[in-house]
Amino acid sequence: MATRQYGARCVSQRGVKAEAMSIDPRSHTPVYVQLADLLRDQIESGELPPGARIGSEARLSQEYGIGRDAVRMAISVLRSEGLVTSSRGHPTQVRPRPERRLVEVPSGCTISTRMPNSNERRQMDMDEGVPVLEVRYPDGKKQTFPGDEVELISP
Amino acid sequence: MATRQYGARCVSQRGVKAEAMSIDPRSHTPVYVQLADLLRDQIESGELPPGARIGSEARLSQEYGIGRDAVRMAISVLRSEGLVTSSRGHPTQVRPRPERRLVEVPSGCTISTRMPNSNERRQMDMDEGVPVLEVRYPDGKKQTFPGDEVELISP
DNA sequence: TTATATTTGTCCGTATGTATG
DNA sequence: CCATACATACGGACAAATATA
Repeated sequence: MATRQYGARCVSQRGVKAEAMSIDPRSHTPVYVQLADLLRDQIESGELPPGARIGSEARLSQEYGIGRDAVRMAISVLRSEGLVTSSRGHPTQVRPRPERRLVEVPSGCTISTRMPNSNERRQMDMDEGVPVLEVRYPDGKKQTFPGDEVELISP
Repeated sequence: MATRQYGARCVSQRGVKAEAMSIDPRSHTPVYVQLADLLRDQIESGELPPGARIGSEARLSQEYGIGRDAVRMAISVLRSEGLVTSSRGHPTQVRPRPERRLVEVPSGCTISTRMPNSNERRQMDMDEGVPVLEVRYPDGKKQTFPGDEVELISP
């Protein structure tokens, strides 16, 4: 009798906006991942432009018929991808992307990327969800750049 | 009288493992950040090697005398940094890092990094918290590489 | 193979702090 | 001062997926 145990909940969703229906609690994909995917699409398509508010947690929770935990985790995912910023007292907003400046790398460098830890983020004044570019020069020295402010160009 | 308002709680921590004492609920640093920092240190030092289980949420909650919420948030931070993997039914483990292969980029390319969306992650079979490297060639074509598998080298 | 235990996912409730309007 | 909104933090409960005996 494990089947259709969410049936009643689905029926109770009448009155919820059409877009809310695209979240399926029976899916194998966690609800919070589904909401993150939805919001990410709206951000990347420009439907939610930089600076726009994505809606309060309570509103999203009600609109999509999911719990507060799921909404918070979805927002946490988007923050960890650098797509939104949220802080105490502020509505969660689509993060404006800074212009990238060009940095020329010399010959024979290796270039890699990774996520910074919280110390590095503080030191470089970076938002959550922004990777770093790491350039290792032929002499062994390393240099680290914020990934949303820098674009490298090969010689 | 805001001082020592958690005094009683400290006394009540007798019986908790010594390492647990390194989490201070009175600190301005959130508890979940402190736990994330602790676990990150253990991962980066090799004390928790790739593939190792970091301990269940319930266990960490009990061991450090903090709530499950804080534990989950700490794990979420580490996941977004590409340090651990977790999913339903599986114990949370330290993410194994694959060997990086060298890819030579031609002259005049621009190289940038960003977080992939979930579609890209699925297509490239990438874990959460792993950025991508994006190479734009002089002819305008783009190529995207998983950031933990590829290291670029300038010509 | 089946059954049980473990672990993470999700929901809910409550409370306090911080920041904005 | 008050209302709103998010951040942090605790607690309980159950579901779903996997691990293990």
